[in-house]
Amino acid sequence: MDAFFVSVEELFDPSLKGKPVVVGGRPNERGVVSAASYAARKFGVHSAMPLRTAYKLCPQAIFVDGHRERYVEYSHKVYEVLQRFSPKVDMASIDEAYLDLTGTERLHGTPLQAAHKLHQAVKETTALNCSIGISASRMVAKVASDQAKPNGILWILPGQEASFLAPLDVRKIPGVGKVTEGRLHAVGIRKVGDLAALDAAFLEQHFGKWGLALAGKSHGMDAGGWFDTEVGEGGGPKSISHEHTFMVDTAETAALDGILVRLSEMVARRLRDHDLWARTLQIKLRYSDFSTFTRSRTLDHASQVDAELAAAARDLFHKAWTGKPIRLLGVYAQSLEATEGQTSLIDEGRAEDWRRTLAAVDKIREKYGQDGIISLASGMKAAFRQRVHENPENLPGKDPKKGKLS
DNA sequence: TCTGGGGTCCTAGGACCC
DNA sequence: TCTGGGGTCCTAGGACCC
Repeated sequence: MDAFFVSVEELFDPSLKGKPVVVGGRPNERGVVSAASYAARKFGVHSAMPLRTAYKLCPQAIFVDGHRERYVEYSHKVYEVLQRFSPKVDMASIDEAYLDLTGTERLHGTPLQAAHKLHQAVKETTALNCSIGISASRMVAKVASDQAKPNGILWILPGQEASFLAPLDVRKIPGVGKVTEGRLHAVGIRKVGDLAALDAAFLEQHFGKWGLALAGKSHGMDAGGWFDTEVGEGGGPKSISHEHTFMVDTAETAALDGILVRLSEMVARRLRDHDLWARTLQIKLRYSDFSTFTRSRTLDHASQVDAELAAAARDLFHKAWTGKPIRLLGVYAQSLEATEGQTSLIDEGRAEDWRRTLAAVDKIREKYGQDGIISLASGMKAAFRQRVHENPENLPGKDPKKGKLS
């Protein structure tokens, strides 16, 4: 999708059209640009740039907050259109997808004809522009769609991959970022063609396994990594995480603990939504000087329970924290499993209690939003009251109106 | 310039096992 | 006395993507 977040915002506020627009937050906030309109890009503003920098470059830009729900909604709309063109669809991100058109010629014609139809269908159902790259390899299709922006279609014929890539900067290869680009420049490699001219063995010597993959990529092959998978092969999530950057760095234990609990609750909630259990819990902390540390622990059983994740998160944090002000905290669930795994018989009853209580908590959160429940403690009480309200039998031997909660 | 939040994949050392 | 080889799991860090 072209300038996806900005384009969606323009649908909700047409007065933004044609103007320099920055999505991501207020210009004085801690944060970065999520997306910039083409008018804003003319001033040098681009995504991932600090908002304060964007403001200095383009003070007349209109700064708007991001609305994730809107982007997800439109992403789904696009996905539905794509499914009409092929059963093999990969949403690679919220605004990027791969289609395998193999065997759809009788239905949609040549790849170019299919792309035109697809482009039109996306425009008709979403009123949004997209760009399309067509190729025999996923990686080249991606680069081609990049080169086709804005609002274009580019077909790289089989056999033309290397000559298409050759004049491009190495940075255009997906997976080559700032660091790799610097290392390549250091040995005189600037264009993809420079890479392609080198011996694969030389690249392997300098850059290891990654160098070998680079050699393949420079010739247009899906060499190694994610691009080497079939379209539509991806499974569920491999990790679920939430992190928070404080408006002002803080060393207040209560504030830090509060955020850790909140982040753990959000992670646990999403684990339950996906029916997943986490075997490993990780935290991240970042200090004022941006130094960043992670600490992780494998749990004795996989969990999706708020309190278990929060307890591990707080323990890891307090063992690692130097006491200096904190800029960012994060909680990450990893090694996700589809079942709870081993729990002791003694814990079984307790686990069942947790399951039922958390299901009730989730219901309340669905109704009143995440803020309907401020903390785990109040959440427990609310869930308990809900259960008593639904069926007074749940409060053994007590008058539901007077019953004390423990 | 002063650096978000959600992800994936890779590397590398050490523990541990056979 | 001076010590293998293969494998997996755990932990920490980092590059990269949108």
